[in-house]
Amino acid sequence: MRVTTSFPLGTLRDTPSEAEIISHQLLLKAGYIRRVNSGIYAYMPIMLRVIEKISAIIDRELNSIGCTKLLLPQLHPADLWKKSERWEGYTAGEGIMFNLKDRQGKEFGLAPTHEEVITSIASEIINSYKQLPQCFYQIQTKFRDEIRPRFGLMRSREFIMKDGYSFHSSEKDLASFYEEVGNAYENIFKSCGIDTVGVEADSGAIGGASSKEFMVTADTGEDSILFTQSGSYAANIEKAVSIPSQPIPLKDNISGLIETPQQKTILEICEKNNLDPTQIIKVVVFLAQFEGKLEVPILACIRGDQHINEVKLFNLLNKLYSSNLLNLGKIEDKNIIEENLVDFPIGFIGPDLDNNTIKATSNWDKKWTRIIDHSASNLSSFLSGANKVNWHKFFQEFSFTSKDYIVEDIRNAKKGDRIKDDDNEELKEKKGIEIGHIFQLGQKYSEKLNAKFSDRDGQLKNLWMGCYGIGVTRIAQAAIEQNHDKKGICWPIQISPFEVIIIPTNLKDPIQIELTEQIYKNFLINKIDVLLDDRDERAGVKFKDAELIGIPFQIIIGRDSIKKEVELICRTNNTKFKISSDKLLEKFISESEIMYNKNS
RNA sequence: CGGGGCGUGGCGCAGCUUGGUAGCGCGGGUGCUUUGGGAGCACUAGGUCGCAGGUUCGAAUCCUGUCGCCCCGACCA
Repeated sequence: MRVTTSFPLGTLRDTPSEAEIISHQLLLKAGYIRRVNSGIYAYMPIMLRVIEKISAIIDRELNSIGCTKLLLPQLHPADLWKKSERWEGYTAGEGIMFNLKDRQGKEFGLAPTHEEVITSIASEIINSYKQLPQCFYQIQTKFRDEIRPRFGLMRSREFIMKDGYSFHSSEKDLASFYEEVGNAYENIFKSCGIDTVGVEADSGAIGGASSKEFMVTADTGEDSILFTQSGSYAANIEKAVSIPSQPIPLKDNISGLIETPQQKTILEICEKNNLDPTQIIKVVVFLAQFEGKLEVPILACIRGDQHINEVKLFNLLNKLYSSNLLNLGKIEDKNIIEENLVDFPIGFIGPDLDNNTIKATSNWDKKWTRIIDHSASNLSSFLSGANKVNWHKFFQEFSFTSKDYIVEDIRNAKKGDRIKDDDNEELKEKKGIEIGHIFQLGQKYSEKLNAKFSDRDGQLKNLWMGCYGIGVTRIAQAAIEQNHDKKGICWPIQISPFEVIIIPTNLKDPIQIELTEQIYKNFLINKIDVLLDDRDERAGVKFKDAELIGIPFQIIIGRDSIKKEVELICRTNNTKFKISSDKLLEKFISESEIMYNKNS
C-alpha cells in the first residue's frame, strides 16, 4: 500500500480532548477510529486491517477445533426473544437492546447477542445425534444500548464480536468441548500478542451453568479480578468466593438497646461504642422487580465488615422465584417508602423487622424475603438496628434459621481473604478488561425454543448448548493499552496493520526513489504486509507518524542509498540495523520471525 | 438516573466577568527557501459561536428553555 495513492493515514497533531485513557487517545490520534456519536465509531482503513488480522487468527484457531463460520441477521423479531423470555429483560428497565417497530408495527430488536436466532436455526437443521456436535460462529457488529458508553471501543454501543454457539447430545460432550474452546481461546490471545488471565465468572444475563472470562490485566480495566499468587484460583470479583476473617466475639453480658444518634455508618457506631465491625450485622433493604409486575421486598443481612455482592443476590433471587428478575435496587426513595411501608426506621433496621411494616395497600409481596450471608448466619450475639430511629440493639442467642432466613453466599470476596481453611494463601486484586467469555449454557435455550434432536435411543431430547464470545474491537484496544510508549502504539506484529513501513527520507533524490521502489516491490512479491510512506514530507514528519501508528518495523531509506545501504529499525526496542539492500529482505524475515515467535 | 464540566473553522483552544458584530496555534491550498526527527517566510481559503426563544439600538457574551458530548458515582445501610 502507498500512503499517497491508496492508504491515507489521517493522524492528528493534537489528541482530541474527549479521550481519557491512553489506548483511546492513541486510536484517535493515530487515525484508527473516528467518533460518529457517543459509543459509535468508524473504523478507518488502518483499523480494519487490525480487525482483519485478529479475525484471521480467530478463524484459524476455531477452524482447527471444527467450528464453522456463518453470518446471522442483526435485526431480530421480538417473537423469537419472547420465546426465550428475554425480550422484557433486554428491552424494559435497564435493558440494553435497541428496539424498533417496522411499518406494520411489528417489533424488532438490534442484536446484542444471537442465542435465539442460532438456536432456532439449529433446531431446524439438526435432527439426529449423528449430526452432533456442531459449532457455528460469526464475526460481526453487535449493538448494545450501554448505560454509559466510555473509553472508546472498550465500552461502545456498536462493536465487533466473535460469537460462537455449540450444540451437543450430552452434557459431558458440552463440557469437553467447552474445555477445547477454552484452550483455543488461550491460543488466540497468545497469537494476538496479548497477556490474558482466565477467571471464573458470573454468567449474567446470558445464563447457564459454568462460565469463564478471559481478562487482559490493565489498570484501566472496568472489572476487578481476585487471584492467588500461585494461580490456584482466579475469579471475577462478581463471582469470587472466599473465607471471611474470624469475627471478634461480642461479650455475652451485653444486651438491650443503645442510643446511637447521628451514627450513620458502621465505623461511627464502632468508634462511639467501642465495638468491632465484625460484631455488627447490617441489614440492607432491596426491592426486587420481576417480570409480570411482581415486586418483592428483600431484607439482606451481612456482617458489618463485609459488603453485599448484588450480582450474587440477583442470581439467588432469580433462582428463588419462577419469573425473571428484571431489576434489583436498594429501597431508599422517600416516596416509595411512604407509599409501601409503615414504621420503617431506615438506617436502624434490625433482622427481626416485622412483616407488618409492609402496608396492606402496597402492591408488594406482603412478607419480607429474608436472606443472610454465611458471614453472619452463625453469629448469635451481635449489634444491629433496633427498628427504632436513633437506636441499636444487642441481640443475644438470635436464631436466623428460626426466623425464615435463607442462608446463602451474598458477600463480596475481597483481597486479603483466604480461599481454603487449610491454606494461608491470600487473594490479590487486579483490574482487568474482559475480552473473551465462554459459557456452558446447558439446555436453557433449547428448552425454551424447542430445539430437539433424536438421540441414539430414538427419543427426542433438548440440545445441549455452549456459547463463546470474543470482543474483537476490544482486543485491538486492549492490545494498545498493553503495548505503547511515549511515542505511540507498539503493535504486537501478529495484529499490526502492517508488518513494516518503508520511509524514504528524500523524494527529490532519484537514487532513493529507485531503491525504495525496488525494495517495496521485492517485499510485495514476498507477501509481506508493507506500507510505503511515499508522501513528499520532511523525514521527521514521517518518522513521527510511523512511530505513532506503531508498525513494528521501519525501513529508512536515506543518504546511504548511494551505497545501497538502508536501515531496519525495530519499533519496540529501537534496535537499528544498517544493512545492504540485497540482504534486507532476509534480515527482515529473520527479525520478524523472532518477534512472531516471541509473542506466540 | 444523580453529580460535575464542556459545546466557537478539520484538531487544540482564547474571547464571555464588564454586550459593539470573531481571534490564536496546528492542519488545508499556492509560491519561494529548506530537507534524517512534527521546518521558515509570504499570500490564501475556511466559522449558522450546538439549537430555539427572550432582553437590547445591538448578543459568542446577559436571561429562559432545549439538545448533544465528556467525566465521576452509591462502603452506604
